[in-house]
Formats: sequence, structure tokens, C-alpha cells
Amino acid sequence: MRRLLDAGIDVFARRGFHAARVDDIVKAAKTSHGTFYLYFANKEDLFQALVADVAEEMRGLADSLGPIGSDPRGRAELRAWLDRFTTLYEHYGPILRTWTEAEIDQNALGRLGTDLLGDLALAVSRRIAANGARDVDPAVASLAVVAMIERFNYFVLSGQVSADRAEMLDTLATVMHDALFTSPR
Amino acid sequence: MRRLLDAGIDVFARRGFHAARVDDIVKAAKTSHGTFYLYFANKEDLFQALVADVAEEMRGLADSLGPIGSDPRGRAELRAWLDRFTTLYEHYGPILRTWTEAEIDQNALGRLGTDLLGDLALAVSRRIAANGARDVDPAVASLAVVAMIERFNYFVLSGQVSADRAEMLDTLATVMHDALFTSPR
Amino acid sequence: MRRLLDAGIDVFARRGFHAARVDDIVKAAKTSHGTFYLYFANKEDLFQALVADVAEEMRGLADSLGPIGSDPRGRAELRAWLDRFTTLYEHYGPILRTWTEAEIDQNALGRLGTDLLGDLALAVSRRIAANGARDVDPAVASLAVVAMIERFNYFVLSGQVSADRAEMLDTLATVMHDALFTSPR
Amino acid sequence: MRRLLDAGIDVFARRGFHAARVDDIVKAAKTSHGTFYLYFANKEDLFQALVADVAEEMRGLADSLGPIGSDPRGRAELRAWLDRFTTLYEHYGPILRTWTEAEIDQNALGRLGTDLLGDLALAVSRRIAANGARDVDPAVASLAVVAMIERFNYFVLSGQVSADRAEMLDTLATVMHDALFTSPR
DNA sequence: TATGAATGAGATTTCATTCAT
DNA sequence: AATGAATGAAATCTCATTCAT
Repeated sequence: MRRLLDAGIDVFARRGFHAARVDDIVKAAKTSHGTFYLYFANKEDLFQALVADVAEEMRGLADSLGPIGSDPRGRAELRAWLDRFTTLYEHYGPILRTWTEAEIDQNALGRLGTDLLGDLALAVSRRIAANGARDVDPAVASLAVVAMIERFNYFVLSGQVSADRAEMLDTLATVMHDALFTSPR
Repeated sequence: MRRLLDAGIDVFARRGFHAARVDDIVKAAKTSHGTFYLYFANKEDLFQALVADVAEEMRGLADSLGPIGSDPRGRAELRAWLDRFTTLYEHYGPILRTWTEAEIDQNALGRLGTDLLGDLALAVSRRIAANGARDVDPAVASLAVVAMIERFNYFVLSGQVSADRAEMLDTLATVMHDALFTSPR
Repeated sequence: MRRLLDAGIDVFARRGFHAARVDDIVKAAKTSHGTFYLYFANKEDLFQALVADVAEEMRGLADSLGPIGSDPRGRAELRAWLDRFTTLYEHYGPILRTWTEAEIDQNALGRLGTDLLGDLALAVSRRIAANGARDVDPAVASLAVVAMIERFNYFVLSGQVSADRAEMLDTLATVMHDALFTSPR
Repeated sequence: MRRLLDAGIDVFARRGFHAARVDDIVKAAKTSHGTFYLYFANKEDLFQALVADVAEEMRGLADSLGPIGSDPRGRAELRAWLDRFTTLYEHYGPILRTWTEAEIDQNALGRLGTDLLGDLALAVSRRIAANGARDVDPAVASLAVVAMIERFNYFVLSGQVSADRAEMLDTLATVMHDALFTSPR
């Protein structure tokens, strides 16, 4: 069952939800079709189990974003947080993205995704809001920041852009830290 | 054929590449399977045609991002550009995202996506670079910005976040304009 | 489609509903799985179509049981009716019986069967009732008679008893005719 | 093992032979798959064991049909015998019918069924034959009567007709008693 | 050009049976 | 004796593609 979950992450990552065949997952887990259906009602059921895992991890991550200072030390803490995000994303990112695949959006999974996004944004939002007026709504701005983090991670980890992980983290940390403690000239 | 292309955008958007059935497309286009294969070699062929359209439009958009001034007028121009991006994204976004679906990444389509991303980032990069030193690489930072634009659009248009289009555009314009003309305190 | 219906009768007859494989039906109809699912949603759907056919034929048969005289001519007419029943039963009997298979009873099909049985019994009942007092309820007695007809046909046609068709018809005609025009000594 | 036999009757009754899953039987018996195969070689083996039980009971019942008088007392004895049949049928009827499911007919079980039917018919036949001339063969007529008894029981017990048990027994007793002691007008 | 019935390879799912504990 | 997780052969069902009209 653990093997099936891991195989699921692996195969969904490589193929996406619809192109992933139960046969692939079963082979990757070195088990049989029968065993698969012993633990999961169907492909979507396994997927939901994975999503539940991601959700839990992500929520924990959101909670772990504490107060950030305006000094370089604050920037370093922010970078460390982004590093944890990326580590998680390396493992669960494909599930995160697969689950925003069209058609799956509709149901409970979609709502879970929305909630999750909201949690992350809220964590960021609290930091932005704590740092004085900006002529944008912190709640909205934080969503933009979360959007940037998620997609940039995807671009880098999927090899679509050539930046390496360190560069990415530096850039994100800087842009975010600036966003928190910079005011327009 | 025009009807098939439009139906393709519609169905790929709702279902993603793998879950989209030729039957759905054909029904949406009010034509027959036979006709589909008269114009396209197979499902991927139609998809490629759509991607080519997106690519052309996106390249045009990238080219249209001219010099941006540091004044409010510059911000307004930037917002207008983002508005054009969003309009395009409303139509072609699903194709843009579908094509980053795993498995399709591998081939020519994937490379096309990478190029496109690069084009957009380059356009943004030129603006950032023009505005003096920052301790991040403009090429990398611009990718982060493009990532933010794309994903925020997705979040908003897919209804995953409750911000409306105007709020989104304001926020993106502000964050980008700040990024171009702000320096750390 | 006609071929699939005929193949269905054939295969359901030989194997019963659950043991009949779609593959058998498809092979018997010299067509493909794809074609099967083009016309029928699933195995039960084909079965329902067959049942609808049986029901229609049986209802027609029930309607055709006219007034029966007490003379030998009446007995001959009764025998002719039974002959028509048996002819129908040779073709559709297996469907008739399969559909009383457990589990299928529950739903709409079950009700259809009950109705059909009622129609046949009603036709017989009218004849019995028309022929004076008996210390049994004609409605119930007629059901017993229908039960006899159906099951005796099954026993004979399935080879479980060695009587031939003519003997069976003679016996049923006599027993029924007696039932209509005999009073206790 | 007793529990498995009872569970078998129950599940075969509700689902028929092919649709009955070993899992259902095992669950109904509150035991495990392993235990099932400890006592029975396979699903058919359990079924055969049940059939053997039915056969024994039915044979005993056939033997118990003694001489029937033409007086009301004879009719009461006949009704009592039918009552015993019905009691048996309530318990074993589903097995009786399941085993006439197509496909099972072929083998040893089929022959057993034929023999059993013959035994019952023979018992009835002896009664009919003892009561003078009729222009039908008693052996055949008795089969018709047995057919009626079996199927009417099924109709009533399965709820396909609304008659209650008492009505059914009265009707069958009357019709059979008449058949034994009535001559055409 | 246009159609849509037909196909069949390949996917999902079920379930009788085995076997290590 | 008893268990129940694991198996895989065999069933059901889907859908991209073809082809006769």
C-alpha cells in the first residue's frame, strides 16, 4: 500500500492523471492489479489519498511561516522557508499540479485545492499586511506571490527554464523580501 | 475546420489532452469523425495546430511589451499589456496549460513551450535590466514574474481564488512596476 | 443490431444472464465488442431490450386467448393456443426464465415479469370464471394453470422430461379444458 | 461448515450460482476465504453439497405421498403433503431453481435434477393412475402437475403473485384432488 | 468533401483461488 | 484449523481510428 502510494506519485508525476494507467502504477509498485483494487476503489481513489497527503504537508508548511524581519536575517529565514517549500514540491508538486487538471477541479478535490491555496496565501498575506500600507490588497498580492512561487518551482524543476535551484531560491527570497519591506520610491 | 479548432480549444480546456475524446470535439464542432480525420492526422495533430496558434499570439504579445516609464503612465501601460495577456489567456490559457501536461513535455511541443516562456521572460527581462542594479539576475527574476502572471491568471480565471479580473490586473501591474523601479530600502 | 439481439437470445439461453459473456454474444453475432457497446450500454441493456420483445409478444398472445367452448372444438382451440405459446416459448423461453433469475427480480424487469404473468393469468382467469362456480378463486387457479404451462414447457423443451411436444400439448389442453368445464363429482 | 452451507443457501438464493461471490458466502458465514477452501474444493463443490441435501429431502417427500382418498379427508391429506413441499421449498427452493440454471444442466447435477423431478412425478403419477381412465398418460399428466406445484410455489414465495400461502395450498390441493378424482362431464 | 457505423487494441475492474503465517 | 492479503486470468468497457458509402 505504501508502495502503491509511492508508485502513484511517480506515475502521476510522469504522465498526469488521465494518461497514467493502473497497469503502470501496479508495475512500478511491483504488485498486481488485484492488490491495487484491494486498497483503492479505483484510480481516482488512489489519487485522492495522495492529495490528502499533499494537503496535510502543505498546511503544515503554511503554518510554519513565522514573522519575518526586515534585516538580512529575515531574508535568510524566508529563503529557508522557500527551500522547504521546494523540497516538498519536488516530491508532491506533480500531484499538486495534476490535481488542478481540468475535470478534477469540479469536485471535492477542487475545493481542497482552493482551501490549500488560501492557506498558503493567508500565511504570506499576514506578513505583507504586517508591513504597512501598499496600494494593493495584501490578500490579493499574497496570492500573486504564491502563484509565483508555485509556478517558478514548476518551471525550474521541470527543466523548462535553465535556472538552478539556488538561483531560484535567491530570486524568490529577494523578490518576496522586497515585497514585504519595500515601498515605492 | 475552424469549427474543429474552436471545439478543440473548448474541449481540451474542459478535459485536458488525454481526457478529451475525439467524439467530444466532433460533437462540439457539429461534424463527424470522418471529417475530423480529413483535416487532422490524429488528436495530437489538432492539438499541435492549436499550440501553433497560441505560440504565434504569445510571441506577438511579447514583442508588444515596449519601454515602460517609471511614472504612473508607465504603470498604466504595463496594466494595459497585462490586460491583453489576460484576454489572450482567457481564450488560449487552457491550451497553454494542457500542453505542459506531463508526457507532452518530452517532444517538440515541450520545446515550443520553453521557447515561448523564454520569449515572454526576455521581454520582461529587458525592462528590468534597463532599470539598474538589483542583486538578482534579471533573466531569472523575469521568469519569476512571468510565472506569477501565468499562474495568477489561472487561479483567477479558474475561479480558484475569488479576486476579480480588475483586482488581479491592478495587483500584477503594481507588483511588476515596483519590481522594475524599486530598490531596497 | 438484429444479429446482436439474436445472439443475445441464443447465449442467454445457453448460459443464463450472469454466465453469458459479452464476448460470447459478440462472437455469436460475428461482430466486435465496440459494436456491442455502440448499441447497448452494457449486458443488462441488451437483456432489457430482449425482455421488452418477449413482453410484447406475450401480451399479444394473452390477448389472443378468446372464448373457449366446452365441446371438443373448444379443446382444439385451446390446444392451438398452447401450441402458439410453445412456439413462442421455444424462442423466448430462456429469456423469460433468465429474467426471473435472482437479483434481476428487484428492478423494473421484475415488475414487468409480474405484469406479464398477471396478463396471462387474467386471460385464463376470464375463461375459468366464465364457467361457473368452483371452490377456488379463479384468479388464483388461473395462476396455477399458467405456472403449469410455463414450467411444463420448460421441462419438455429442456429435455428434463422425456415427453414430446405433442404429448405435452395434449396433456395441457386436456387438463386445462377439464379445469374449465369440469365440476367435482 | 454448517455456517458455510447455510450461507451458501442464502447467497445462492439471492444471487444465483454465477453471481454469488465466494466473498459473499464467506462474509455471510462470518468466516474467511481460507476456511472456505478448507471444506470445499471450490464454489461448485459447495453447491453440489447443497444439492445433495435438497435431493435427499425431496426424495423423502416423494416417498411420503401415500394413497389419497377421494373424500374430503383425502383432499386434506393432499393439502398437508403440499404444505410439507412448500416448507421444504421455502428453504431449498432457490437451490432447486439455481441448479436448473443453464450450463449446470449439462453435468451430473442436471441428471440429478431430472431424476428428482421423475421421483416426484412418479409419486403423483401412481395416484392418478390408481384412479381410472383419463385420456392422457398419467406419467405425463403427473409431470404437468409437478410443474404446476413447483412454479406456483416459486411465483408465490418470490412475491411475483399476490396470493398467500394458504390460498396457494387450497388451490393446488383442489386442482390436484380434482385431477385425481374427476372425470369429464 | 462528408458521414457515421464498425473495429479492436488496450484500458479498467472483478473475483475464484492460493499460500504464508 | 483458521486467516486474509495477494494474485492474475478473465471479464467488462472505452475510444482513437478506419473505411464503405
